[in-house]
Amino acid sequence: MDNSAQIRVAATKLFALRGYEGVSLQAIADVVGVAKQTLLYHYPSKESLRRAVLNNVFEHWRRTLPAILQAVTSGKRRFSALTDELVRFFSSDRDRARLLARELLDNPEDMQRLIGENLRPWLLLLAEYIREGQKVGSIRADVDPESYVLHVILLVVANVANLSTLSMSLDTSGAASDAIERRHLKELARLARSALFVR
Amino acid sequence: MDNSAQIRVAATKLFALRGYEGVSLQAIADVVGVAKQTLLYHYPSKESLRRAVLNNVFEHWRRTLPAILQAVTSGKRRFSALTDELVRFFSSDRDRARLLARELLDNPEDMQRLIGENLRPWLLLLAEYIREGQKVGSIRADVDPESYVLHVILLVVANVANLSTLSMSLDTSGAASDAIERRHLKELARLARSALFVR
DNA sequence: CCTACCGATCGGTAGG
DNA sequence: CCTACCGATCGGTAGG
Repeated sequence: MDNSAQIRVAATKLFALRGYEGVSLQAIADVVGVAKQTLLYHYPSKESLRRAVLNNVFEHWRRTLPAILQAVTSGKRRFSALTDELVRFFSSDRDRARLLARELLDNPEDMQRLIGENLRPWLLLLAEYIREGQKVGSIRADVDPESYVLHVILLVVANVANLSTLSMSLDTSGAASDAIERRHLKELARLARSALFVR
Repeated sequence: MDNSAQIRVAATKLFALRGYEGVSLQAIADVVGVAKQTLLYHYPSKESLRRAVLNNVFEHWRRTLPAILQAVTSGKRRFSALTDELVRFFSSDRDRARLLARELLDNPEDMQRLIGENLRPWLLLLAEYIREGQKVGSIRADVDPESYVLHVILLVVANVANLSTLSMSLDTSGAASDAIERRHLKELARLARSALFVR
């Protein structure tokens, strides 16, 4: 991995942890072990580094999208697998979810464009599948297809981004934190599933 | 309203919009129309201002909590009103939701404590009501009570915090943005309700 | 990729 | 001795 990629990876982690404004170029350079000016050689400004980080996250998304779509449209589990696949994608690297949750708040204009380009076509396609399910009676008639899909995605992003904080608040006994996290994500999947299908 | 309160109100708005690290004391002082040093007279440090802002949000929460609990535990609509009340509380001042969404990411330790003190007792109480509903058969047996309540709260906070960004991504026709927002919040309420009750 | 810097602004404190 | 501020400036660090 060359320095350019190392810088991007370090920036992703730090931006996800402390936010764009909370991270100095010097802090990123220190982690990588280069001078701050080396960083500015690869990325001419802090803002260009932000965009590289964000583009990289959506690039992962585009590469993973086909697998997620396939899980939803083929086989017998169909839509039940949607939430599982989303949870898998974001859980495999929680910084992705944290970064997106932050950028939604910090950078709504850029995110609106990126959502429009990377999420919207897929969201409309899933909504169409839901409408078909409603016609044949397998999916509840009162579901708002586009809105439902958006809620499930936001719920997954928000939960994964804040999973350790939330699971602490859930703990009643002294259960292992990853067991509580699994329990919470399981209820997420149940919630999404049972709000969609006719019993 | 004295200067101390004006500063807190301005800081709340700016922290919600751009985040703690993204707002300088000078920027807050400029909005209020005082010198930065006046701000530091009322709040000895930026960190103390953050805590005052956060405490104020949770103070509102504590004052509103009884009304929300009453909506849930009395009358015939019972739990259906929970989401409505939560949406009402956060929608009445979106900066509240934005601030909480940010602090969950920026300041997880403080938020864990504040959730533990202000949310947890209430969450356990609601979970108990859900368990009673499960006994009498009105609420689905597979609901995880504590986890469910946490999901609903997080879903409301995340949606209200990002409502304008999300509604833009939902828009298919040229519908008015507040109509799209209402539609999206209506589906949120339906999702929460239909995942809880036996049909 | 680094050394040597800049205009400006950061959070916080001085005396009055 | 107090509350409620001010203009000026502190030592450091920001992005570039």
